[in-house]
Amino acid sequence: MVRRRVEEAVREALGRRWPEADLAEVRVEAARGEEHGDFAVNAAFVLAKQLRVPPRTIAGELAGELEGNPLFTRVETAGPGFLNLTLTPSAYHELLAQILAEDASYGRSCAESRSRLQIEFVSANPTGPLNVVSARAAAVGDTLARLFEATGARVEREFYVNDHGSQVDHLVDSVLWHRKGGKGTFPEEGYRGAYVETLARESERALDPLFPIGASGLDPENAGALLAAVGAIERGEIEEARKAAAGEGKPLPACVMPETFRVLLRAWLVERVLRGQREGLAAFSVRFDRWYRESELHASDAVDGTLDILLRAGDLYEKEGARWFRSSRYGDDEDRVVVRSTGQPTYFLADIAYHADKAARGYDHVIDILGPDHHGHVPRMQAAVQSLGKEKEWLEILIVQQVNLLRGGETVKMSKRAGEFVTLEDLLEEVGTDAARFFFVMLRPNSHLNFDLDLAKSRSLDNPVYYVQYAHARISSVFAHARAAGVDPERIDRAGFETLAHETEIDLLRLLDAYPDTVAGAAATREPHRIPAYLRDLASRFHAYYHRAKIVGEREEVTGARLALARAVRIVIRNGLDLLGVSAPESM
RNA sequence: GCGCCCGUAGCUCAGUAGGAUAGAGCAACGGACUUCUAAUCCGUAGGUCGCAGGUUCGAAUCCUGCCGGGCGCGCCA
Repeated sequence: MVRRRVEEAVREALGRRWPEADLAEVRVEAARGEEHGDFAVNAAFVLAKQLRVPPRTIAGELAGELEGNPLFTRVETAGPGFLNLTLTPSAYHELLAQILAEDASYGRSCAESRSRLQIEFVSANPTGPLNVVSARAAAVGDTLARLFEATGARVEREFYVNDHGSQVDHLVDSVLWHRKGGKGTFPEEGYRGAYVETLARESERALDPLFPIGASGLDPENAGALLAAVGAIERGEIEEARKAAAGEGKPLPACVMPETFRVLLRAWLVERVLRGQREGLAAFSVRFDRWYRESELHASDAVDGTLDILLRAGDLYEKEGARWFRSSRYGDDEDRVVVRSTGQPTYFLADIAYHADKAARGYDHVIDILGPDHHGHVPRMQAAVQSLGKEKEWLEILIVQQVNLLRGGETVKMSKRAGEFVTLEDLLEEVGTDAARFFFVMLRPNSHLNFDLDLAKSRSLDNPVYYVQYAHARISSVFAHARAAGVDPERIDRAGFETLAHETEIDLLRLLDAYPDTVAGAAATREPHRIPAYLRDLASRFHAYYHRAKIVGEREEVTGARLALARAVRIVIRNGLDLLGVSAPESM
């Protein structure tokens, strides 16, 4: 990397001239305009404070130190104390060779190779298809995970399944209502939407032949053995289901009590809905290392164990028949109930137990990505991890803001209450994975996203996804043209690189040089949108270059050098798109 | 009422973890196809960075207060 070489040269010069100075804040950054050279150095301002010397004086002396260095063709001070450095083109020619050699690993680093981190995202309730906010969280979370991997971290992706709480019961009530012919009043907190009725019909086909309902039959206390069968039923393995349900050679019960059936239906629904979510996410190129179920926590003694931890920390007390977590001690507005007066643990307690489990697994850092409606949970969760004995910073919570879908310039009306919403599957069908992922990551996660469906699916110059992909396809096409002309586009002739001297060529190389910093910065600031922004910029500069310069058909060494430059651009576009989970097509 | 997020060109958004003259795309206007993909490029025009203070060599960026928009404030999840 050119910038790093410059930074080393600057630090070396500073250390020689002012050995006592603290250089931690010294930065070498890409210069803004042409007239400022390639890189700007802020050292004079940093040292001015420490040494109590005017910045211009320091800048002048530093310039003197650097002047003999063959890396620079121009060293000059400017403004209140900036130092502007212009690089010799051959530094960029070396960069070009480096990019071609590193290929798919260009932009990756091992800066975070010692850290093991976990990122939890989506974590939607298993009560229906994923909506567009979940889709955005999926795209952002997965891209962040890829960014962390690119900086060398070991990353685990996890989806927390709230399969235990009341929300699933509301879905069960809603499905039962449809199974009974949709008569009577609809469950008060029930789930609406066409998919609920579809689930009801499916459940009839899957469960009813195996588990006829009778007034007297297998009671819920003995339903446990049957639960094992539910997963098999959901996978369509009926014979497996029969074996599992019967258990150890026993015959299937002739019928099950309605309460038992409800338990089975509930388990089946969770499996069925989860399968839908998993398939949707897989189609979206998002895969999780683990699907962690809340019910696992309840099945073990993890939840009670967590109460003990809170108790020992002195953060648990009783009031009005309930047990409370003293989250206010750690900055939350008020304390929170963890065990209801009914004796039932709250969702929050299970969530604490879940994070206690994460802590026990030894991650250096964990990240939760939450939707906009959950930002109120941040203080209480950070209180919880502190009570568990972790630093507040150990848990980082990112909020992904809402998504406003636009079609024909109008907001697409959605109503969660009425079950009318655009699902991840709908979105993929309409605009495809590439456009959806690119658009979701294009904006800062923190800002509301206006997702223009018409633009996302348009195969036009306005569509940023196509714009970037087109640059990749165009280079591939140039390569095909080169081969047809008898030129090997993969051949590297470093001597020919010297012909890359035009400003547009150095500009492109400068931008390619910034790619590793862009990746590292996007990861460090949790701002994945910097990658699409960078790619649009790179594609734009390549398109301009393409129009200006002929690649194939020039003198052999010129064509060779330009092909090498184009190949480096293609490598970076491909690597960048890969971070976004977007394909890099050879032709369009 | 309290808390979180957002206010930058007509629209959608950047602004590289305080830096130099605030940038793109779209929309508008004017140009470029005997040429490796015109799904592209070149140019013109467009701003009181919501408002007011403060911090310092320097603020769109940090702090405080206000204004405007979104969301949240259950012994639901």
